[in-house]
Amino acid sequence: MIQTLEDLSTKEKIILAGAEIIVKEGIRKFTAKNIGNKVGITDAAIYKHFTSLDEIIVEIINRYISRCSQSVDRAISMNLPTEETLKQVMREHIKVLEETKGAVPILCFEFSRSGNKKFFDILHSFVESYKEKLSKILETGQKEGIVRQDIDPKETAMLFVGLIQAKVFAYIMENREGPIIKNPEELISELFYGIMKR
Amino acid sequence: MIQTLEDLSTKEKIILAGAEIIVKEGIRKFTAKNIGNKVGITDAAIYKHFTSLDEIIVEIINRYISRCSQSVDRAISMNLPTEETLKQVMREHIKVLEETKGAVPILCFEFSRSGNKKFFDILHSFVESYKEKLSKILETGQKEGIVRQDIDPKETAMLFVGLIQAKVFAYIMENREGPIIKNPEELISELFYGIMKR
DNA sequence: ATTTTAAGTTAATATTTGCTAACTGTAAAG
DNA sequence: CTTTACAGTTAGCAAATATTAACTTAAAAT
Repeated sequence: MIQTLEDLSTKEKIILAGAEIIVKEGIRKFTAKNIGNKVGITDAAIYKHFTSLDEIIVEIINRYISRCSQSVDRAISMNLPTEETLKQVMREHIKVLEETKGAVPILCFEFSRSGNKKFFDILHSFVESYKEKLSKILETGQKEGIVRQDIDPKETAMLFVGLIQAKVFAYIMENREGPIIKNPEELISELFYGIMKR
Repeated sequence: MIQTLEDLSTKEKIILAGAEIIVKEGIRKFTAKNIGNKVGITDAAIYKHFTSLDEIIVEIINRYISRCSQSVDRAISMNLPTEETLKQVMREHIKVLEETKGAVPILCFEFSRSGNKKFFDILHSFVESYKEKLSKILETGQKEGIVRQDIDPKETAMLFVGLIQAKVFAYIMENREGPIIKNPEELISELFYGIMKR
């Protein structure tokens, strides 16, 4: 049973427990029994809240993805200079990542290959819209002459999500606790100015 | 049945079929039946070559990971100037990635969370040794004054693997065919010099 | 006060899974 | 020519899985 979530509705608990299982233990452990155990109910009780396990997954994906999308919109709506907007997108993104404990990239990775068209479509359209928004900002930066002309805005947009993903990967592989990204500003600086001395 | 692998031994076919399933369809589809179907034998016949399905996974991980480690050693043994060595590591890594069709990062990601200690240990020690080797090169670069002093070599070493991983993610999410990394030198340039104009 | 509904239970279903056992054919070894 | 080992088969098992059905109970609605 998740202690911190005592007063939430069962449906909410199922979603959170399911996400935690996927993130920490992998898809193979995402079973009705395991979810039920974590929530403190039987496997059968889950079907009082969802018609199938797939429905839980769709809910989890939508949940986390909408937070992720919102973070880009929030950064844009702040009306900062282009360079600051780009940095703010990264900051917002890092914030969502920490709040969701690295679920977004893991979910994307896990379900993009699951063969389930519904999962893939949700994830695909999220990534496309994200890429669209971010590459527009990058293009503006190129017009303003602050972003390198020789980079592909769409490829670079994917680098933003990718870098985040890379950090989750390191976090898991190093079996760490605590924040996924120890030093957000260092990561942002590496992305913006590279690892070589200027 | 994998057409291009007709003349390989059954054991070899099983390993390749297994890897392909994990990469393209995810762990959930990694079953004796599915592997057998792909190879053209029954599920039971697999056990004439491996004692368990886990044994296949260990074999797959070792296979791909050793190629990955070798790529770093190869770059180091070329005795290039530091900056070129770093770039060469990335180039070698990209080469392995394309050859193995993105299997390495997917395997790392998939099995680092599988809860199986054996899988985790193999992956963990690979990542540690990789990080060790690469961060030493980065430290040399810092001493020579060509790499930024304010970056953490170990964190940055993980960025090298992570970036590769990120590209696999983009590849999957965009449902692309052909090479995973369209423009290796652009990626290397972004990592080394950042996305901002100098 | 009674009925209805929500949310849980246990029990049971069909399917799938990993794996074993017993059998078969073939090809090399003796 | 016989034997043995290999690589496959089919059949089957026990456990796990997703899901459903039938039942219980407590609270909300009437």
